Amino acid sequence: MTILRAIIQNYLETGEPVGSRTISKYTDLNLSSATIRNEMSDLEEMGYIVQPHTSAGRIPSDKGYRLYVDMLMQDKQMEMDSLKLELNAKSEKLDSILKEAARVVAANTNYASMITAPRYRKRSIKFLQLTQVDDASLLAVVILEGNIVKNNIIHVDEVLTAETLLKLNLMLNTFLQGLDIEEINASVMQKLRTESGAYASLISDIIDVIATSLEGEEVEAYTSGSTNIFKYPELNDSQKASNLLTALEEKKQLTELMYQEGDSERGIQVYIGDESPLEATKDCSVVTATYHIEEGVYGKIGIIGPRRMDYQKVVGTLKNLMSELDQIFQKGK
Amino acid sequence: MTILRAIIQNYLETGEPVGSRTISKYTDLNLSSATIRNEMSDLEEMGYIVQPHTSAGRIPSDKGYRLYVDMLMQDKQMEMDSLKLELNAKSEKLDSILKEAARVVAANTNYASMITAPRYRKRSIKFLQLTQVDDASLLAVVILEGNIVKNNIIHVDEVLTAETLLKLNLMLNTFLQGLDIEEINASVMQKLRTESGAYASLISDIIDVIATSLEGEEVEAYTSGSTNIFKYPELNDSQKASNLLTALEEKKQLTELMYQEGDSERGIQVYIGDESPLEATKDCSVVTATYHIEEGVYGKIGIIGPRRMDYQKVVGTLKNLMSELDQIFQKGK
DNA sequence: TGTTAGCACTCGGCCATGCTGAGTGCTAAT
DNA sequence: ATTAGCACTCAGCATGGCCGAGTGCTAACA
Repeated sequence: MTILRAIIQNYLETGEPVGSRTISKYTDLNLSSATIRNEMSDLEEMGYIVQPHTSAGRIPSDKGYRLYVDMLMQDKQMEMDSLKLELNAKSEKLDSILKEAARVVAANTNYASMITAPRYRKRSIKFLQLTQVDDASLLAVVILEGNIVKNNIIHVDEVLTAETLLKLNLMLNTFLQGLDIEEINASVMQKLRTESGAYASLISDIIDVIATSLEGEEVEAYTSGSTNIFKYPELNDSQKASNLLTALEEKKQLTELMYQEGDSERGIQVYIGDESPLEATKDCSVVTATYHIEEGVYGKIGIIGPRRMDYQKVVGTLKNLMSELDQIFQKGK
Repeated sequence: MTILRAIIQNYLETGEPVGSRTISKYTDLNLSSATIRNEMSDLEEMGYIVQPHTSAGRIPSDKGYRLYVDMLMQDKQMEMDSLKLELNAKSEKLDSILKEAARVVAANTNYASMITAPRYRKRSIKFLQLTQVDDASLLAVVILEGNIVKNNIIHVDEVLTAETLLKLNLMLNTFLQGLDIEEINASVMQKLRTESGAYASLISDIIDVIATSLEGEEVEAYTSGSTNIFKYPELNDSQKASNLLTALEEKKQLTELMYQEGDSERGIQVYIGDESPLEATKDCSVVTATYHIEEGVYGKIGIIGPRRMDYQKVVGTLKNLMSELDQIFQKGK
């Protein structure tokens, strides 16, 4: 078993098929290449390693990698080299934190990274305000739990008096505060409308705009370091690179992968090669992790790299980042 | 001269060096390949075309392209196939308009595109508002000319009364409305501070946050279709592709290119190969255009593709988009 | 029974070689 | 001024031979 480990580790470093002689010299256990060959033969039969062609060294199969990362995962402790997010402490704009996180991870690992913003739908409205900007436009600001700010300009036909505005604001807040977007259903709307009297249609407009602005963009996601994939010859084939980069640009598929069933847990998920349901990442490994902003509100971060990824480092980095992020968001509350 | 045109046009289509026989058959003017050869020889001497190696066809040199696009540009009229931005008319968030514009252009031309948001520094403040969100945080909303909304959470130690808030808001608006970020100098600050009395330090904080939030991110930029470059074999070399994509990801350099001296005009700028000061685009052509939001406030959009770009189409598309954008922003006023 | 040495075998990668076809330049004829 | 013809060049491709890394197997050994 230590031989499998040795093979994998060597392959991770070099990226080239590893032969029996290399192992026999490289490791401490004094075994001749012939012995190694026998062992390798066994390992191949068990499906942990593969020969790209007769008379080349062996490379780990997906199954081999899987065994390896499983072993890694239950290792007592990973060294965590600290990484500090360099953020201007004062302003806490969610998107810049996320962008920075993606950037740091990509720079640290030399792989591509992608981070998704938490879903909005589950967040309750904390505060809501309309302001008259000029004759034709209202500004609607919505603050969600977690201090996420969304804003929108709404065009109106008539100028509202300060008094009306005050009344509308009060009403909107009374009715909507504490609700999340899914809870604003027909009955709430109905109440609001009857309550608002003459301004019913305006209210409808407003709710509409708010709803689309919250719901609209699906999950936002940021990528970084996507050009890192050129550093790995096995992905440097233009066909593969193109597919991968397209996936990273589109983001949609990857987002879906991350929000797969059953992993809303804190756990770190590893998809090796074909284990991923995504066509584009068949030649890659994807490692995803979850960060939490509060109960039920979480986002994902993923690292995409070659199969022969430095899993140890990646998992370490992610764990690290998770605690870093959790801390930031804790403070923000 | 019509021969040069023929050569270039053929090369634009095929991407392969074009030989004398091809031209002789392809065009209407009935000339044998030998004649073409003589002409080509002349053209080469004049520096408009180049042989990649002895006994291959000719390809246009940068100088040749330059001549070609110059001819194009003074052509009476380009056919503009209309392209409609699909935008939800109600919400007019600048960034989604820009993203959509980049997307449409990339999809229409099959090249990579990048669009920059207009610079903020020149925009004057239209409206400004502080709101208490919870015990520890204030929300600062700034609306700039052109209905660009920026917001920031500011942490405070004490809870402000509604009255104080009202006073602060009034004061901030009186002093800052109509100014752009560069006009908020020491003397204005000084006045504000003395005026505000006990809240001087809070005011400083607020101005600080506003300033950094406006100034902070430099110029925002969005890219789209960067993976289109894989469609052109001459850029499909991993070295070049990597450089280009990195440039597109970083955006910074490209932004600088776009904001080069002397082209704040409406004009469309074309950089062919080495004409560009950017190392990364030495193998490409870059076409940039300017859109206007109002006097002195403008952004740029650029298309990056291979030297053998369909200049006609690109320029047409850009012109089209420009008028489209101008219209949208006109309406928004 | 596990380990080792030795040997024949396999096969990708590399290099030299040769061929082909597209394309040129030049010259002589129209 | 245009054209036909011809010799020449050269990238691209296929072929074939060689090398070396690596394997599998067998026989010897502890």
